[in-house]
This record gives sequence, structure tokens and C-alpha cells, in this order.
Amino acid sequence: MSGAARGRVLPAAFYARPTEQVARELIGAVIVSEIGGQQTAGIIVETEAYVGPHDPASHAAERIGRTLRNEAMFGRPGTAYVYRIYGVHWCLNAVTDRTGYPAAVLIRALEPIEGIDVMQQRRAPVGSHLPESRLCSGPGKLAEALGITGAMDRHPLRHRPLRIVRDRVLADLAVTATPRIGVTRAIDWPLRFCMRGSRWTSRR
DNA sequence: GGTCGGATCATCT
DNA sequence: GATGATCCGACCG
Repeated sequence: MSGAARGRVLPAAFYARPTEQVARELIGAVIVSEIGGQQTAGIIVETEAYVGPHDPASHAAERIGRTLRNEAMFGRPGTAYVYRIYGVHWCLNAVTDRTGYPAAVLIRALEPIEGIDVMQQRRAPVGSHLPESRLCSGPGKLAEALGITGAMDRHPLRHRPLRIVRDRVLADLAVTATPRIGVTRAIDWPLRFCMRGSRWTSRR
């Protein structure tokens, strides 16, 4: 691993806590992907918490229950939940809380720090002529840039080829909380977390 | 700067 | 048959 993508791998115990807290503390952590033998990495600058069955915006909301799609949300904390949205894009979540209780953190945006040329190729045709600040500024975009597909569903985020590391904890003041993007229920719950002042988020 | 429609498909009614 | 935890290009101002 090169200099930028340094840090300790976050242990399962990090994820086995209240989802809102995990979402907040993932800001500033680094995702490292070696999918396809190519290393790409980025700093997490935007997340959203989907906190449990009582969260009507969650894929595992009470009215929906346990289904084939959301099965991974019931899995072990620290594993991936990857789903397809609008039949077009993949989105990456980190499963949180306790096994059997459906909750997860959607990774919404990254500041690219490594393998930017690879990201641009994967995001072609638009990727090559895109400002760097828009390369991973959305959940579908970052999944494509890192090479993430449904093959990563249920993958433990502590091992190759996809892991999350962190070398420092951001101060609470460095993180903002706002309503989540794109949801049609619980639209005012402040469960979207961003690195304060970041120019790499999906919205500024 | 903003808004709008199309892509595309698994899941659920 | 309708609905999305989205993205992009077209169009308007």
C-alpha cells in the first residue's frame, strides 16, 4: 500500500455499535480497493445511516421485512451490503449494529487519493473528462470507480480486495449532519454525515 | 445556476 | 404494473 492509504483496518467491533455513530466515525476513514488487481483508494467524506426496521427509508424497514435483496443487512457487522439501484448503479454499504438486526451505512462520496487514472478509466466515457472532484461524488460513482459490484455483497471489509482503514478520528466539529439524499420517507431525519467544508461530497 | 427525462431491472403489489 | 438510498445529458435562464 502506498503512503496515502495508510491506517489500521477497522475491526468488526468498530461496526458493532449504533449505526449513527458508525456513520459519523467513518468520515475520514479510507476505502482501499484492489479489485481486478488495481489499487484505488479514497477518503470517505459523506455517509448515510439506515438505522433499523423502525427507519422507513431503509431497505429493511418493518413494512418490507427480510428479503433476498436486503439479506446482507442482517449479516455480521463490518461486512458489505451491495445493491443495484435503478437497474443501473451499484451502491456500497457497511453493515452495522448486531447480527440479525438490519442496519447499515451507505458510503456516498470519496476524496480520491490513489489510482485516479484507474478510476477515470472505469468511469469512462465520462470519467476521463470529469473534474477530479466529481469522480467519486456519489454512491454509484464511487462504486464504479473502485470496481465494486454485487460480487462484493457480504464481503468482510477487513480483507482484500476491499477494506476500510483509519489512522485518526475526526473531531465531532469536523462532521456535519443533514437530511439524507434521495429518500422519499423520513426525509427530515438528519442521518447524512459529511466532512465539514469538503469539496468532494455529492452536494456542497 | 436550475430542472427534467431516460436508462434499466430486481423487487414487490 | 409501479417503484426506487442514481447519474447523465439536454435544455432553460
